[in-house]
Amino acid sequence: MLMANDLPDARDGSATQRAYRVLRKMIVTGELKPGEKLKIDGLRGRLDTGASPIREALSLLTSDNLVERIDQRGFRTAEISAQNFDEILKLRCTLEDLALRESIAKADDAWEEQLVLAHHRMARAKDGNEATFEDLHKLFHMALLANASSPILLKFCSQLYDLNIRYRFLAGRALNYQRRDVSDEHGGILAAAVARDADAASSRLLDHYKMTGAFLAGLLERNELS
Amino acid sequence: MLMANDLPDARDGSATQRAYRVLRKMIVTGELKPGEKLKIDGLRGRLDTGASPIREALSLLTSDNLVERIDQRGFRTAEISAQNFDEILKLRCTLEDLALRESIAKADDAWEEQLVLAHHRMARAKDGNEATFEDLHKLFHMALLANASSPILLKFCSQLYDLNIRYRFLAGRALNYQRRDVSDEHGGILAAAVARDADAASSRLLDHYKMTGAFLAGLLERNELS
DNA sequence: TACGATCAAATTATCGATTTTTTTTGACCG
DNA sequence: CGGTCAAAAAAAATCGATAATTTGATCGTA
Repeated sequence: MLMANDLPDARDGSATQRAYRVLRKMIVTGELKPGEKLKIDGLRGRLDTGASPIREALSLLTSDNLVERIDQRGFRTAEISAQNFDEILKLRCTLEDLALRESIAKADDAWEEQLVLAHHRMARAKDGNEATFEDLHKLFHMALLANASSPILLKFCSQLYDLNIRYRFLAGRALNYQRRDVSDEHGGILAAAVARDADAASSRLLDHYKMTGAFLAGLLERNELS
Repeated sequence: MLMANDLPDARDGSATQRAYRVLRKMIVTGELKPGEKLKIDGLRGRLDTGASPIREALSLLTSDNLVERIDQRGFRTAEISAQNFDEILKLRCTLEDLALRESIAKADDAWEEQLVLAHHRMARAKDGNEATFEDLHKLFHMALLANASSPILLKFCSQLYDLNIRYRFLAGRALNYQRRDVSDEHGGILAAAVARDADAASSRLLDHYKMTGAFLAGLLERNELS
């Protein structure tokens, strides 16, 4: 069963959904800086909605650990720190290893096809639209894990992905993501997964994370983040 | 540093906080049944607040996986199933093992004292107030893990604890929790933790979970849940 | 100068009313 | 009968206004 690569449009869904998507992107991409106070009134202007949808969107973002809620004192974006990054990296390695192995253990044709497709879409988008590449990149990584019949685990992985990618955006130009041939790494992971080789897939995936992680951790230690 | 065992009072905090605590307890204890529709208006009467705090509380509960939000169609409590329970149990074993080992690895006097204290409070409450025992029980289990300097991991564990305990409440009288001497098991875990024996502590903790888990899983398979 | 109290401005939290969306009902037609 | 459609009812989402709370500035006092 082929599915549309449904990246939601900016006007889909309720006002809350829209606010949620926009705010999340703004936080993940660093448009809203770590620790920044999120004043409802200010955001109302930028997002062109009332206070209620914004409040609700911020509540939802709280659960993603992207926003912190301080009772009676409003909302602010989550702080960043070297420890926090380290924690995210470690947890990701543990949980994605778990999920990937289960996913491969239950491998079937449908999953494999979805995976190949996700990879193709990501590869194709690489040269083109910079913004959607990141979305497709996430879809590829989640497609790897998708066959693990463990919704809670997948949700955790998805959250950790977003928390991690935020650091990559914050590193911005400092992180020469293109220098390393990430494309090859993705290809290697895909190949191992399709070959049902859980050990190879897992070690390649984890190396993929640790490589970027080590670089980012270095930046963080030296406080070179914007 | 001794801390008060601060179980929040029913009138502490904002209306949202109150609604959040009350609703969570109602869901965890099964007063609100799995899959039940949560109509804002209906809850307004029961909780004696406006719609806004309730909406916001429900949004927060969504992130705890206790409430499901369906866009434009309101909220309902999370469904239960044998798979879901199985998933929770497995994830709990993995994550608490991780957290407990890190907690013990970094063991210090302050942590040890907090732990002993949490155990004592739980043990003392056992005969008395049934309602607060569960709260203290959770505090003890979280105290075991608390020394792992990994807030995200601890948050995951806390969430999974609540999801799990919900099943125990739903099993209600069917689960003869008192039959097994849980008190001994807690004592054993505490002793191993205080002795800094990570292997023993972890295996005792996981057995503690698996024991209850196996029984509950049996009930679920046979659909004997209320 | 440092400290604490007090008041005004800013901001958040909450409420009640309105708008939008979904669900239900019941009449009508094949 | 069974299914479709439209109107009515119910419920959710959103808005604008009000109440409660925090923050920041000012002033008097030791």
